[in-house]
Amino acid sequence: MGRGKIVIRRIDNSTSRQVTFSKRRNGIFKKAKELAILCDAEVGLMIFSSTGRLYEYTSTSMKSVIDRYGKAKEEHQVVANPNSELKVCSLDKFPYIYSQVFACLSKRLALLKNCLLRLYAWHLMYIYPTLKHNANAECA
Amino acid sequence: MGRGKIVIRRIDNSTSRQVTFSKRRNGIFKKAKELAILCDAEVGLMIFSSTGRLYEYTSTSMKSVIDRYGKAKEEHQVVANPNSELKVCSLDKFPYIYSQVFACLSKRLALLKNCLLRLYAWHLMYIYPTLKHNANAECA
DNA sequence: AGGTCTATGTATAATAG
DNA sequence: TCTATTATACATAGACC
Repeated sequence: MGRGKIVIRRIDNSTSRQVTFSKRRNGIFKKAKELAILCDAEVGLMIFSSTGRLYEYTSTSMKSVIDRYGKAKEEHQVVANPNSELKVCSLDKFPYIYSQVFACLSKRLALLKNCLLRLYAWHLMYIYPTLKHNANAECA
Repeated sequence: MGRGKIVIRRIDNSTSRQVTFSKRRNGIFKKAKELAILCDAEVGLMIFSSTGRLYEYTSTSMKSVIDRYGKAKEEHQVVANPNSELKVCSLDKFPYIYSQVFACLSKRLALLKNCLLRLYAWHLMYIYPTLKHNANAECA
């Protein structure tokens, strides 16, 4: 779509690669906007240039898009069961489910903390008074 | 770009909205691929149709793109300090930094667990034998 | 709901400033 | 580098299967 036909392969010349990047980036952002409006779609687009700079477009918010993406993916994946024994190995593959696993870990952490505190309190109340020697537990 | 010019507003007729969605979705995916190849860019594109279905394209992997997005954003944001006192309030705004907070929580959980186990072991070894009455701690 | 056709609108490669 | 121009290639609206 221009004066000459081009083949789709990496543009070697960095200057024209940069120029083409600017033009096509604008083009694809426009297309993304149009798609979102015309078709009532939620769109999230992230682009990293070859120089590493981030360009983004989203019809709503990237948080919303990424969260929704994670949710949509979970439906097709076996997700770490929040009630199972800390099975978080699938995280490597699906970082977008962090939100759920975070909630799970957070809960477990709270439970463990609570448990530890109760044990410690109980210890202070019932055990410590009966002890004459120092407990060298490092936990505070 | 077709037989007639159109204005960019939501297409009311759901059938033609669906048809336009299919066509333009293919179009934007093609553009995204071309951009990635021509300009050596990393691209991630997520689209949810008005019926809620997910369509995605990425030149690498969505995990990579989302992680990189999170990292790029963090540079411009104050992130929960992993060493601070469980300060995860910023998560609501930036879900893409879950990976870091997860690592942090994971570490804390492991520490707490270890602490709890040591305390429990110490308890079993030094305290339990000296107790004649039952400890009604609910933790296992 | 997907594929084909084709006239026409758009995007953009090449070029110049 | 950035901006403007323009000839061309491409995308797609509308139509019909």
